[in-house]
Amino acid sequence: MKRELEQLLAAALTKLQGTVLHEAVAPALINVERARDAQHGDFASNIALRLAKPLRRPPRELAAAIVEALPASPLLRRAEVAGAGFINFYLAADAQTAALRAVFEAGDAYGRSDLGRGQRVLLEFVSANPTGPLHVGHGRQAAWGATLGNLLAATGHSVAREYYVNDAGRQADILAVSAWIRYLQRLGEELPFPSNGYRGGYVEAIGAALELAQGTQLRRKADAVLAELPPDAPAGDKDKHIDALIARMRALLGASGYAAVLELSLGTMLADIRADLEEFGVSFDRWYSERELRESGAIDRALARLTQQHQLIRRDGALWFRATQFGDDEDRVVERANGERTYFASDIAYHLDKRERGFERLIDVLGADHHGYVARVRGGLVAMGEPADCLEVCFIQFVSLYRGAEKIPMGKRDGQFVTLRQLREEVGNDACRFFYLMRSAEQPFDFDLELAKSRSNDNPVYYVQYAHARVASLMRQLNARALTFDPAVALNRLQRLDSVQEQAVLTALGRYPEVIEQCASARAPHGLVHYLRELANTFHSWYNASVILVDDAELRDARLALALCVQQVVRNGLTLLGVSAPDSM
RNA sequence: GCGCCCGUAGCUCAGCUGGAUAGAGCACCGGCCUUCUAAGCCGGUGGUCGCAGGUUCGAGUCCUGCCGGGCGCGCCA
Repeated sequence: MKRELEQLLAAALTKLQGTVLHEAVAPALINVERARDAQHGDFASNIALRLAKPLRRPPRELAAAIVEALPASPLLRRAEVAGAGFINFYLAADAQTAALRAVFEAGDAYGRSDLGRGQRVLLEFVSANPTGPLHVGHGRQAAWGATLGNLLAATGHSVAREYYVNDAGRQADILAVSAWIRYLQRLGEELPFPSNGYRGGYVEAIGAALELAQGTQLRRKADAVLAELPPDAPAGDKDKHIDALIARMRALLGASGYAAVLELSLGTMLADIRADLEEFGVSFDRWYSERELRESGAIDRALARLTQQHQLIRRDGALWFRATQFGDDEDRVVERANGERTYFASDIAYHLDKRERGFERLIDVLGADHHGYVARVRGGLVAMGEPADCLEVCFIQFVSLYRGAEKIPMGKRDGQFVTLRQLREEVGNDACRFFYLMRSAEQPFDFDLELAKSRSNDNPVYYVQYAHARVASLMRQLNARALTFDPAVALNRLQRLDSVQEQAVLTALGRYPEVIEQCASARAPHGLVHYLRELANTFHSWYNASVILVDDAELRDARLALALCVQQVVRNGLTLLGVSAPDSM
């Protein structure tokens, strides 16, 4: 509807060209918006206000000329000048009910568009290190990324969802050594746990699995493990200590023994993460292994490309990317003095690889603590000849858990954090996903467990789902009363929908495609949650104000058609959010 | 110290990329179930949009400077 009105407006402006207007108006200026206040009609445009200055004409006078020039349209009841120079549009009754026809026609596809024109988007999200289970912060990123992916797909983008697995490098080694120490402790070796190791209970579980798989084959004497290691914190340096411990483990177990521990540790964690996300309704097209990236030579190729562009320099024995040339605060190391590549080196190689696979737009969904990272990755892409604006980063602020007013402490190092799985088990997937998406991503989120669990009217999840269930219940009542409903017949009786509540529902239904486009392009899934609450609100108000299953068959048909459309749109919206739409509650 | 994000009703937050009289939920007060699910509806109380300037027909929204809160500034990942 919005589009159609913008076209009418454009036609009027073209008609005025040569008389009132000297030249064509830029299409970007031609804008029609939903009126915020019903007194201002259904849609409004501020075009005359925007043109007044360059044309040096009073806005109201321009607005009047534009209204005069508007072509006749069956959509439009009238258009009028208002306020400082706004043009208000009042839709014809047929245009209002057009939304219902569209919903019946499109069904599950109502709200979809080709806005994205098939643009290839690579959406990377979660990408948590497989060194522990997902926590509640990852859960927010998972819910947010999954819904953004749904929104982009619904608006005609070709979306690939990817999880980047950091299965190479030091963090993986630390996981392996942590598991091995737990394994040795199980077997009765007396040795301290490194202060920089992973302490969570899941590491002990891996230790136990290691014993099950390998028996005592990987057992080594505590003395041999600890001999001449640099001291751990607090007396010594915890980083030096654990690096030496990893080296010792490699020496004692040999390459194959070490690999066995590493594989089992990473495999266990990755399987846990995948299952967790799968149960949460979040799936990926590809799990991209950092190790495979390294072995494929992609990093060599990326570094070669940077060398070619003269963007790498050797300094203090290390190899640096000249990130400051591209707006970063400091230059960044890509290869350490000991010859090892940094995480950053594989990350720019990964992003280059995304581009080489043909993705026009790269969207990274990251935790807010990664914001310092953008400049160097974008810099890397630009240095390799890629356009700066192909990379888009969405930051998701942190999650705090509350039980009522009480904040739940979350320390990561001591393993005392609440996992996504625990959260899901406590409040359920539906409440989880809905709550995660209620707030904008830029807002730190306080997740109240009590509220999410409550089966009371305080809980906003039920409010939306209830609208869906109520319509299902109406249809059950219809059957129980041996009445019938035929959409083809009903669609000819829509003129009976004339109450203010019914008009409000019609308006809300017509808005849905605009909301989807807006939420997708603004990367703002929370807008969909807010819309669904509004739609549910207009429905519940109407439901309370009028009886739907009336004796008058024409009126009943019209009202049922409206109710079914609400149900369809609620279902479509909840599906994008990954929340179920129950038929009874 | 530098960089990113945030500051809107008692609380938690929206505010359609600069539009008309700033909205919702919770909380509080008062109403609505002999008919389709009361997990619902209707009405009311509640605001110096952190502060001070600036940009313009128009600023919660844009620019500058302060104040307050969160996060980040490794040859870690």
